[in-house]
Formats: sequence, C-alpha cells, structure tokens
Amino acid sequence: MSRAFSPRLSDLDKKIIELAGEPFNINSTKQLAEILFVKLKLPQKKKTRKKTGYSTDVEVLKELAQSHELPQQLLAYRNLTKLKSTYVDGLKRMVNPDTGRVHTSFNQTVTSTGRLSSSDPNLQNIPVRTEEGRRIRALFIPAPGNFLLSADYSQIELRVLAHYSGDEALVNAFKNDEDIHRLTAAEVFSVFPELVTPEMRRAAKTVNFGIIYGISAFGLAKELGIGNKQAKEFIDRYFAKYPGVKRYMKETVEKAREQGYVTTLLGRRRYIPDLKSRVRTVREFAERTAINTPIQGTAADIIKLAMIEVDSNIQAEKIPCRMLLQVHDELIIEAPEKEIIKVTTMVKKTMENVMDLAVPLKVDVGWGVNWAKLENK
DNA sequence: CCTGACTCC
DNA sequence: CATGGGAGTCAGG
Repeated sequence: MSRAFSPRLSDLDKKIIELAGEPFNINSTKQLAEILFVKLKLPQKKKTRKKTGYSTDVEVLKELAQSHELPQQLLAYRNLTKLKSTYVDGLKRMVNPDTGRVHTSFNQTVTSTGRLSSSDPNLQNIPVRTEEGRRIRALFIPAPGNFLLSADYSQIELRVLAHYSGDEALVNAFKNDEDIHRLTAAEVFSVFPELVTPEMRRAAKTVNFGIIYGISAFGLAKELGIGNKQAKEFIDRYFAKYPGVKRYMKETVEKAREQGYVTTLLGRRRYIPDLKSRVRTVREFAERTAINTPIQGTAADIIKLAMIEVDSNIQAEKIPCRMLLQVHDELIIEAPEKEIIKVTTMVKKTMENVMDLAVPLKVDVGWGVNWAKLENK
C-alpha cells in the first residue's frame, strides 16, 4: 500500500510563514484573511461572511490554491492541527487512569430528531475518511483476547424513505438488494446499470443523500461542481424515477403545516412552527426539517430499539461482551475472540429484525484488532 | 461566550 | 433572493 507523505507540522508552519512573508498566527482566521486578501491580494472569492470579514474555509482555500501555494499548505496544516489538537492531544487527556480507557457520555435529550449525541469526548466523530484520520481510529483497540466488532445498517435512511414513501422503484430496489446508488446513476445518466462509472455512481450517491436533506439544485451544483441547470436535471430525473418520493415529500410538508409538527415511526414529535413563516428562507428551512426529521428520527428509533434488544440478548445468553459505542447507524461491540461468531450472528439478526418495514433492513458486520481495520464477514 | 473552522453520520 | 438534515470540539477573539 502506498500513501502520500504528509509533512511535519513544524515544517508546514515554517513554510506558511515564509510564503506569507511575515510571521502571523496561522490559527487565526482573521489574521489569515489579512495575509491572503490584503497583503497577497488574492481574489476575495464569492464567499463573504454574514457579519465579519472574508471566509477562509476549505472551499475558498481550494479555489485560491490554484493561484498561490499558501492556501494549499494551509489546508494541509489545518488537517494536521485538527487531528493533533482534537484527537491526539484531546483524547489523551480524556483517558481514565483507573480503566486506561476513554469513556464518553451519550446524551439522550440533546438532538431535535431523536438521535443520541456523544460528548466529553465526542466519540461519534472520530476520523475515518482520510488515511491520516484512520491512523487515529486505529488507536481504538479491544482488551487483550478480544475483537472490536462493528455492525452498521446499510443505507438505513434511504430504506426508511422507501418505507414511508412506498415508492415502487425504491421499494423494489431494496427488496432485490440492488445497488441503489448505481440504480439512481443509471437513471440520472440514462445508461444501463452495468455501464455506470465510479464517477457517475459518486454523483448519484450525492443526489440520493441530498434528497433526504431536501437539497436544492444550487446546493447539488455546488457539491458536485457542476452547473445549476445540470443539477436541476439530475433532481428532475431523480423524481421521475422515484415519483412516490416526490409525492411523499409534498404530502409530508403539507401535513406538517396543518398539524404543526412531524412524527417518527415510533411517535417522537417535533414541532416546526416556522412552516408558517412568511419569510421564505425561514419557511424553506422549516420544510427541509419537516422532510428530514421523520427519516433521520425513525432511523434513530430503529437503532435505539436494536440496542435495547442486543443488550437484552447479551444478558439473557450471558455472552461476555460489551456494547461500547453507537454512531447513529452503527454499533461497536467488544467481544472475546471465541465468542465472535456467536455475537456476529446475534447482533446482525437482532438489528435486521428489530422492526418490520416495507423493505428489509440490512446490516454489515466486520471485526478486527482495532477500529480502523475491520474485516467484513 | 460567540464565531468560524474542522470532524462525524 | 437564498440555497442540504443532525451533532461536538477546538482556537481565536
């Protein structure tokens, strides 16, 4: 396996100061903006902030990276400092001297949708997307003689959407265990599923997730780096393929406006008074909330129910394993090596059968010697 | 204490 | 005209 070398922090900040031509606090967005936009006279791209100066966020820096080396180095600097301050240094501080472990708090009354949240430390946002990030994740290891087992719901929110909407194409896709992103890609790009390229599938994945959040053509265009018009075509084609989804979303917002609230499948209620706002942006924000909450909230209902049942089974069968973490669609369990098959079977079966929807629930399970290296079984 | 930046699902 | 849902932590100010 090969991996691009990532520079040392001490070399990066030296280089950034050199490129800036004067010392400044690299962590200060305000000072950075001064360097970029006043001293170096780089173009102040579209993005300005609501109140204060000019944005220096990742989108802006990526754009500026084309015309100057500093922004590129800064992105690398930010990646590394975030990993070090939040995860390496932060987690080290949180190790309990008695247990040698970090112990999070799971909060049950924080989110508006019914999800759990995790704090002190937050173990629901441990890096996973980048190679460097996975080196952090690999620091989470089981007790000697144990494996870490991860069981995650496959596309649970899209399955909940299929259930709620009853959309025939979406329901059938999940009943037949099809690759939903590939299927959407085939439709959006008008090609046979077997001719879908990785690039097309990636775009379709963005569309599928965007739908759940109530994304606009503008937002999709920005996300995919395409034109507004093409983004609108993608969305139109999506709704042509899944007309039941379009109908469901319309009806959900209408009903929410009449009732003043939306509910999840198990009856959790969220009031959304802004649906009646006469300020369009406020109202549209409320409409996206009305669409997303039953989906995200029902997924939360499902995994919570599964956690109760998994715990009950662990106790009833006296399996010497521990449910350690929940990360919204995933459970992480520590289990002795000789129990791993038994636990895998029990957890998968429990999670998949905890609720009976119009589509099957699918759970992928993997285990290994750390949280980054989990072989799927 | 808030803001803007980053991390996750 | 604004423009994707839900969170937590960090540093700076």
